[in-house]
Amino acid sequence: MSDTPTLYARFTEKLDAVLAALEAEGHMPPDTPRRAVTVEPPRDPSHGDLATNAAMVLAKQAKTNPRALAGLIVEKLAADPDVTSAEIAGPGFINLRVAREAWLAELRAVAELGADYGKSTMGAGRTVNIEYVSANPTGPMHMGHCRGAVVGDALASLLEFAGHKVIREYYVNDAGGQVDVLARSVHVRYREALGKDVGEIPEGLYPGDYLVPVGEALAEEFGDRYLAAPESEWLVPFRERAVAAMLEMIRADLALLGIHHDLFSSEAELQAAGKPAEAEAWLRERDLVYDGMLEAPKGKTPEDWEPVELPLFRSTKFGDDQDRPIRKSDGSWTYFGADLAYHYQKAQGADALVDIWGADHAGTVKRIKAAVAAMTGADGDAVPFEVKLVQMVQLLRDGQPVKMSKRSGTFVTLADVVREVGKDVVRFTMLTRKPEAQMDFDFAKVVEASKDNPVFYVQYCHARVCSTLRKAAAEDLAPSDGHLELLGEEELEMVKLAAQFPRIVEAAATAREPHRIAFFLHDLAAALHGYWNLGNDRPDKRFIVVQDGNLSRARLFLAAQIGQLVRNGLALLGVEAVEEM
RNA sequence: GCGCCCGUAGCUCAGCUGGAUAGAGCACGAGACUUCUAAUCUUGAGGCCACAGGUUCGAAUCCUGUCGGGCGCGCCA
Repeated sequence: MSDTPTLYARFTEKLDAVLAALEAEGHMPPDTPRRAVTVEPPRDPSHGDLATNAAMVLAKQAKTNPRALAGLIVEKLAADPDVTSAEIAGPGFINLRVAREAWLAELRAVAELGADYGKSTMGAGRTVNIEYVSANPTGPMHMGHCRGAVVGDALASLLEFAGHKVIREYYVNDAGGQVDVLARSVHVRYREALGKDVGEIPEGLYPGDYLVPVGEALAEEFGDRYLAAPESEWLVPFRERAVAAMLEMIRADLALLGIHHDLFSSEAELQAAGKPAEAEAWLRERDLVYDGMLEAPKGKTPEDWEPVELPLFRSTKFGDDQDRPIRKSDGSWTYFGADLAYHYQKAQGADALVDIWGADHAGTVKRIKAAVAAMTGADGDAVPFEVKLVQMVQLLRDGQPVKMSKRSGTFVTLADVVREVGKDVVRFTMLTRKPEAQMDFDFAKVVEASKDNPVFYVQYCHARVCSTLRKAAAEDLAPSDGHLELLGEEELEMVKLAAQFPRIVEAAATAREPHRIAFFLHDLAAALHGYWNLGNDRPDKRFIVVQDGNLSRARLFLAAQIGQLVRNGLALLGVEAVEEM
């Protein structure tokens, strides 16, 4: 992004230039691939500020040994004014120490770039479509949807920050049997609204109270017109209105979490437009769909199993375990048959696709990946497509599991949880674990205001910076980069950590792992709190040292930039950076 | 039976797509508080990275198998 490349990017360029020079001098063959070359902070800070594995990775291609190659690289790097020392260590690591001035310049870059510090051009403006949530429009959002929603949303922000154009998409499953069930459930509420005694909600229908107002609205709209009418007359209009009402509710629930999709794509519209049929024809032409028998499921063969001939997609050709039906025996589309066409549609509007799914759908990943490979791979390169699975969240209250049962309607809604613990807590907590690991969500722990709670810890860091700046302002001290040379080693350590933000962003975006931002923020907060605590015993290490204005202003400048960084990181996670707590 | 995910300190988890002596918090042990910035701080101990092989300069990380936990497996969505 920047006209001001950040420190890590700059050193990567320097190293690249050195390697190019070595190629030109004949030490390495031309166009030696350098993909595996990294520039990163060494694990042990005593080794230096930056380390590169270049010599070890490239030694084989240079037909020499790592240490010899390292010698050549070091010779050139040592000439750089930003490098104060370059040493070969161990099997061929190159450890660099970076000039103080270069770190201080990085601190100025944070100030200069502000909210843009950490942005990357990595995505090169490529469009990524990220589909997340896509909960069935049959009721309010519950906690089962929450993690995917937050992870997907944070990932979308992250990819945007990393230079992609992002489409946030929600696939509305408004065409299957479940929405018919919804329509029937709503019909019961409709009769109820007209004063009929409906008794218990029949087994198999949705019992939730949230359908009561929908029934009332229908009664208002249609009067008693459909009271005794056959289902065929009211099913379609009831379904339409019920789905619309559910979507409105879902949007409101998502808004509570600060989530707003760019696009809601309707499965029913997709089908009405004939997209699945087009896909089928296209696939049949290439013999990727054929009429065949489905094998009985392995393991537990059901008694009522009857082999039928169905149109099957050859997903086995692309790594699936079984060919998959795209239509049911009554001719209507299976979920997969429509989903296949849907993904093709998404692929036409994007350079890459990402789906965020709950782990309970893991079993269908192979078939949809097969479908995308088949449909986008035919004419050139397949569109890159990843399915990220988020694992289950177990809700706990004081260590005891919270029971949820769909049948009895006692599920914990997302709205309830957000109301109880707040948006920021929900979002941050969902991002403090890698998505593919199961997690617990304990109501007692997530609202705790102590340093054991990462949400609090990070937000408090920002609040602390703000309160320090407020206090300084009261004493007529404003942050200034006029005398940054007064900053000591402890302060410089914080700068070094802060300078990693841009590369953390890129790594997190590449890996599609927004939780890395959360962990980085926790580390950064720990550094600031640690420095703060230093001031307890050593008043000369406080941000505000009354006797020394220049030093205070330099430290305040540092504090302000740490605050800026926390804001940038929290913005990616969709968590508010509060100014006081 | 099959597929996917997970297995790292007593507990909850990181580990930067293969790097150097595997980290943090909690809990545990020992110290510190006449508020100056204690919504605590310093410090110590704690590990066969589930297990067994393999790949290579080098593995917690990649591959194979075993064990353990979770999720799923019909034309459902």
